[in-house]
Amino acid sequence: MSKKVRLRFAPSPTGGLHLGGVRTVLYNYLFARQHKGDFILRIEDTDQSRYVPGAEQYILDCLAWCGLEPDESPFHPGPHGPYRQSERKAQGIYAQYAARLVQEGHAYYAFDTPGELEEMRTHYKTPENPSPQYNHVLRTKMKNSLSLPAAEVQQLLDAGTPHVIRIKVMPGEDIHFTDLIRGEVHFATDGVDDKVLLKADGMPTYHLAVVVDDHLMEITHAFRGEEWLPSAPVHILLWRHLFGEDKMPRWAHLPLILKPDGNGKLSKRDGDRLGFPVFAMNWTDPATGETTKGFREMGFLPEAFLNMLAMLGWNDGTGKELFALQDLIEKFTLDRVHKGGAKFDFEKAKWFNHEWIRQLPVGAYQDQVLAHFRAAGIDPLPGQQTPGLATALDPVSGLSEIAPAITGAAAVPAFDPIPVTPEEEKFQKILELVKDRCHLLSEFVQQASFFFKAPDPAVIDLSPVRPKWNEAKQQFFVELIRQLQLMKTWEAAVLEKEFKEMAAAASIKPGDLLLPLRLMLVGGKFGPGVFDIAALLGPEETIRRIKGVLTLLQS
RNA sequence: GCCGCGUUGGUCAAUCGGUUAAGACGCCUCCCUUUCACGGAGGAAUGAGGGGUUCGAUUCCCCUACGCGGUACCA
Repeated sequence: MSKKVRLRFAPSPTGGLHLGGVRTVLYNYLFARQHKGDFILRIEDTDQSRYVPGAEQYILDCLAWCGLEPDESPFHPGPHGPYRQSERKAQGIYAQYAARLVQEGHAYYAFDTPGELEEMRTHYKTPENPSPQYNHVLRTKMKNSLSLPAAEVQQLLDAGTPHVIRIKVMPGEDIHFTDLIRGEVHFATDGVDDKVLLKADGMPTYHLAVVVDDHLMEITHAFRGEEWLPSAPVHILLWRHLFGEDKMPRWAHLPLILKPDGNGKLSKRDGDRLGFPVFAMNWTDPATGETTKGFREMGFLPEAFLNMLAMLGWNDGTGKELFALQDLIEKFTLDRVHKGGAKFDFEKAKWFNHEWIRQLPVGAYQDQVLAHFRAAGIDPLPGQQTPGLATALDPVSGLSEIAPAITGAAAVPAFDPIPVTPEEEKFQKILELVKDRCHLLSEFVQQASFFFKAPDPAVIDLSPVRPKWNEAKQQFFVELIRQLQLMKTWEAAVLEKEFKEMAAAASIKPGDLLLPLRLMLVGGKFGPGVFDIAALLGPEETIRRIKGVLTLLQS
């Protein structure tokens, strides 16, 4: 019987959550769920100088929005706590392992000050070797327990001299491991430097902490970004010395997400520069007060965001692109993860969102759309605090019920929102009517605001109809108003029939009248079918809008 | 510089030695729609270069080029 699968996402709380980070979470999560394992969130806050207040909660919020909730985290502790490395450090967890490594000759004390290290780097820097490493050759020239006499070392220690503990890497060895994505990867220890394990302030570095914590938390699989690959040999050595290489989790180094233009990994700056989000949700830097826009606030559905991220580096081999989280949990395999980095394409991201907007029932996202309307100063549901349909969709259970619509899976009971007020019902009908032309939730505002706020006749561009306007058309609309006032049933089909019959009677091509009507009701050349619009607008408002523009055209 | 990892159309990518080298996004044309979309039908566009191995390489190996990552008491 093999051990229970356990994975962890270990971010440092230093700022907004990058979409690459979310993808790492996603792959962690998918693998954990697929194997009925655990997904853990561990906060790597060992660098107090980079600690940003609020970042931790923000990460949690992002995961909650995405529906990738950890089984164990600082906020929902399990049996392997604490889940913050600063707290683990306070318990003395790391120091003991560092001390053991020193005792057993796998690590040593180093007393070099930051200044001395700087001096060493500039001193040994050459054109051929621009960044000298603190390694097996240079350590003999530095101030450490390997180069100094034992008595002096003891003296320094007794005096409380600030020092770090560094791993002692022995040259001449080949270190290798099997990466779940890349296969065999080799490193010569000659090129591996003596990384600091325990800092002068007693905090572990990532290298020590990741190994100790992965062991203590019984992590079986460790997925992380490709930027970690070069430090893998240090981690392997640590595992070997501390807990045994055979106990080491299986590693998978994920490809990077690259900027759309040029090369290099995608950064927040690229998003600012090119006009798209990079963080999952809005992030406000507490130091500068500057807010960086997130995918959520930009109008993305979490389902689409995740779907898009999943496909950035993975596919199931069939050409299928639309996946709900539940599908991904079932289909995801590491051997189908790409090795090369992928350039982020915002257009494709919007396409995913568009697909999800179209396939999901509007009840699934009407709250978010409502928020966009209100942010734009339009309130489709005045006085309504919380929409009755507020349905917190759980992407696993909730979404799986919707999934068939979009993924073509076998039919299961569909998500069935029940409107509680007539206003809400109307709101939903409107969203339903325009969803096909929205790539972002925020676009519902542009596409449907005219339903809630009549266009000002004075600012409508009438140039498309004005040149061809004549008395016959004028009369048609006067008559149309009269007929509309007599309508018994106010439905799109009925309205259209009436309209066309009147046009025929007046010997005017319906096409010549449709655009004017559209301009009257919508205020622009866009939107769903005019009669659908009129139907939802209702008789009074429809007539009012026609009249408003008609007087203008007459003049 | 050194170490590591990569490299199929503009982008995401399939192919696990033999294909007319899929599909998607985007772009272009046409149809549908007397709006804008959706939808439908087409189109342009790809194996970095050089050596091998093989009857046969996009696929396997080597070299080169290029890109990226790392080279911190940051993660």
